[in-house]
This record gives sequence, C-alpha cells and structure tokens, in this order.
Amino acid sequence: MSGEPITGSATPQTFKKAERLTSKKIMDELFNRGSSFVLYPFRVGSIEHDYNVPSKVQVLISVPKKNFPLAVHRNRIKRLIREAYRKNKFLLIEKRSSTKKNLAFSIVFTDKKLPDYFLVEEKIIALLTQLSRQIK
RNA sequence: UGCAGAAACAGAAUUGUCGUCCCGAAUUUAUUUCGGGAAGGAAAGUCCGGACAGCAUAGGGCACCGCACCAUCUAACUGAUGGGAUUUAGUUACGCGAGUAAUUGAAGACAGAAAGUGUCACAGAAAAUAACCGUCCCGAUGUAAAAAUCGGGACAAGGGUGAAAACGGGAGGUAAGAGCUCACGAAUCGUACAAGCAAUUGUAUGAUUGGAAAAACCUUGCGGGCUGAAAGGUCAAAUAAAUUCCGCUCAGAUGUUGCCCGCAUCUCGCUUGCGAAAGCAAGAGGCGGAACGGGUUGACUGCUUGAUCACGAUUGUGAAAUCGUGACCAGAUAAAUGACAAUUGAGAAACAGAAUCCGGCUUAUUAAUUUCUGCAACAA
RNA sequence: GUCCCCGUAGUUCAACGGAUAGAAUAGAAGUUUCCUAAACUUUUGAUCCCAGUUCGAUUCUGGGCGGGGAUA
Repeated sequence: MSGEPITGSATPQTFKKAERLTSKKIMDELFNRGSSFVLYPFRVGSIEHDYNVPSKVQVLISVPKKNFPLAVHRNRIKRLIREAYRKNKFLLIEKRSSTKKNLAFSIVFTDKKLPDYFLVEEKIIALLTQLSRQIK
C-alpha cells in the first residue's frame, strides 16, 4: 500500500495549507463544544460549522509537549500522522461531498513512546472510517 | 599493544514513487507544468557582547550593577591571540643544607589584606596588643648546701594544640635568650642603571620580616540610560476611548532608572463672591489609583545581501586584516524538508529542529583518524 | 519567542560559614484501651547535581538539571 498511488479514487493525495485548521475561532469552538472519542493512541475531536473556509474538511494535528519534550520527536510524530492522513483522507472526504456543512477535527497523539509508521497508518484508517460513520 | 580522558577534523551519497514551504518563468485566471532553493555544529542553554527599533535625556555627585597582570585583535565583549609573573608535577646539574639554575608539561575570577571595620568554630597559654608549661636573674622564707614555697623581673630557644603559631637552618653572643650580630639563603617595598610599547626582567644598593581570607564588608581604576521583533510601522474590520468609587487639587505637578543637589517646563481660560483697580478667595474642568466592562484575534511590512560565504594573493609568531574573483545559500506563522523502497558501504547509527540577525562562551554528542596525558601488560 | 523567580524529611517551613542539620505534621512500630480516637515513646533524610573559594559550604561563586511565574 505504501509508495504506490491508489487508483480508482478521484481525491488527490495532496495536503495543502487550505486543508489545515488555522483559525483560532474554530479551534476554540472545537475544544469547547466539539464531540470527541479516543482511538488509541489518538484522541479525536470534531465539530461541524458554517464559517467561510477554503476547504470542506480541515484537520489539526497536535502532539503535547508534556509527553515529548524534544521538538525533534514532536515534528517526527506530526509528519508521520500527516503522511498517513494524506494517503487515506479519501475515506472521509468522499463521504462528506454530499453534505453542506464544513467539518473541522483534531488529532492529538496521546502515547508516550515514539510510534512506527505502519502502526500510525493502520490506526489512522480506522480513525477515519469511524469518523465518517459517526457524523452522518 | 589495550583501556580511559582531553583536543582537532567530520556530521553520508545516488535513484524511484507519492507529498510540504518559498522564489522565478510559462500557460492561464485558480489551476497546471517546468526550473531553482529549503535546518545545525551545536539551530540548545539564554550566559556575555553588538546591530536594529521604540521610549527617555541640559549637567553633576552618591548609590546600584559589572569587570580587574600587560599588549594586541575586534563593531563590541566577562571573547580570542601573543607575552609576563605565580602555583604545581617530573627530569637534570650545582650546593653539607636551606635552596638555586636549566628544561618539559599542566593550571587559573593573577588589582589591593602595608587604608579602615569585622571574622577565624573545636582544641590550645595565646588566633594577632602572643608568657600556660618552660629557661634565667634578683629578693624573702628555708637549708649544712640544695630542693621547695612566695614576691618582683628578663626571655619567643624548646613543648603540646590546631587548617594556620609570628623569616629558614648554622655560628657568634648572653644570666638565659632573641635578626641582637655575622655569612649563606628566602620574601616584601623603594632607589639607580640596563633591556622591553608594557606587564615585567637583570645588576647594584637601602629599608623591612608585616598570619589567612576580599568567591566578608570594603578601597582603587575602568565601564554601564531603559525596554526588547509579542520591539516598531501601515491598512482593514469591529466597538461604548463608557460607568462607578477613593485620594489630591495651588506650591504643586511633570521630567531626569532610584535618591540628593540643581536645573528646566507648565500653572491656562471659565464661573461665583469681594474690590475703584491691581488682585484675593472658592468651585469645577484637571491629575493619580482601583473596580467592573466593550471590540479585534485579520493582512502587509520589519524579514533576510550580510561585521555573509567560497577560492586565491599579500601582511602578521598569531587572533585577524587588506585586496581580487565568483556566489546568492531557509524565511515558516498552530508553524514547511517527510514517508516507503533500492543501491554504494564495515556501518547510517549519537546529540538534536531555524523563528529579527550576527560575534563569542557554555552544555549535549556516534564512528574513524591524528596528537597529548594517565594506567595496565609485554620486551630490552 | 522574550524576561524573571525558586529548589532542605512524604508535606509546610527553620538553621551569624563551625555539624550530630532542626520544628510542626504525615507514615511505620510500640505503650495505654474490650476496640478506636486522644496522649506518650521510638523511627524516617546522599540539604537537586557537578566543580571551585575556604582549615571547614545548606549558606559564598560558576556551570548544569528540575519546577514555577510574567508578557499581544
């Protein structure tokens, strides 16, 4: 699965700035009012909103400084998550294409050990399918 | 030869697929294609020094903070380079010895304790104005003579204590002693001459022998405005520069980091009362503080061409400087360099991710090589 | 990012540079009680780490580590 382009999907595998959650307002709403669930080793929060944003689905990736004091390790984990998301985001986006509301959600890494890429990708796929099923 | 420590050097390359950020060009108006670039030696700690920016500023003194052998380098430094003295480890030579000289390393916050105040536990007679034991002299009692006891003196040679005990050991000298004197040696301060830009060194000579600690206060010399890119500038959007309470209110306020001296600036107009007027008095506007609130959470700039990097030449012991040629080498903003394979290879492992930018310092660190030091073994 | 402050028993605090580092409280064991509480007795520390100054450092100095705070 890794390295090969996945055929049969119209969604490109890019991950541009528009697909990242940068608005502080939406972030506050997400953490204050959004619903959330835990899928080890990730904590996922999500909210639907009507703000004018460039992309229908926006994601925020975060690793707490408490668990990983070194910036190198935090960067590494965020890159692994980002990589797994951009390869498998079609699972979520293709189901969202029919709805009008925008979706913002966060992925927080809660484990205290550096993960392997294959574990991260497997969990991200499970996470995305659960998220798309939960929000109808 | 092995192990440990320190220093220097270095901190992988290439290919494929899918991706991120910036710049440029084309196509064309929101996408695509092509080309180029994209973390470090410490990006870290934020310990020094600057650049840059805003605010403040007539001037002086005190306080406060920092630094401290000399010279040089530098934009600057608590940095670096070179030199000096000191301490320390080893070797050799000379000397009875104390020591001296030469040489090879290593170390360091190396101004002043001989300006003043304070401190030095326990032990010890005494911790800086040294008489406890002791040594010696004189007098009295005592005795055959001593011993012993009491009183008055002299003495820092010996003793134990302690981290530290009042230049060293030798000879003379003396009642006993003492740098009291002498030769040798040590240290400190001064003078003259010579060498050196200087620290300082050498020779001659005079005086002195003064315990430690300034990382106790302190003294001397030199330096220091305050705040940091969340600084600062421009634009847009939104809203209520609103309300309440307390204090002061004409000799006070403001400014100068704090304090003092001194200086500068402001003190205005309005209302009311008194008065012929000059003016005087009062009031509010005013100033300061506190409480409770409201709006924004965007964009651009600062933002990367610089005390820059590479190569070469010249000058200098060196840090470094000058000249020439060439290069443009991250600029993000919830924050960009990744993932998975393959090859080269003995191996890809350590510490670790730019946030305004530089020069240092400190700390972290894998492997190979080189140099130095220590230890162990073997050989001679 | 920038600028500050603080580290002593499990916890809250003491300690002119002089040692055997204390106090309260908590914990453990014991005495007392039919049992518990209270009371009494005993017990518990490499002063965060590494260097330096000093005869001697919790204290003074430098570096590191950890924790906390302020700031549009």
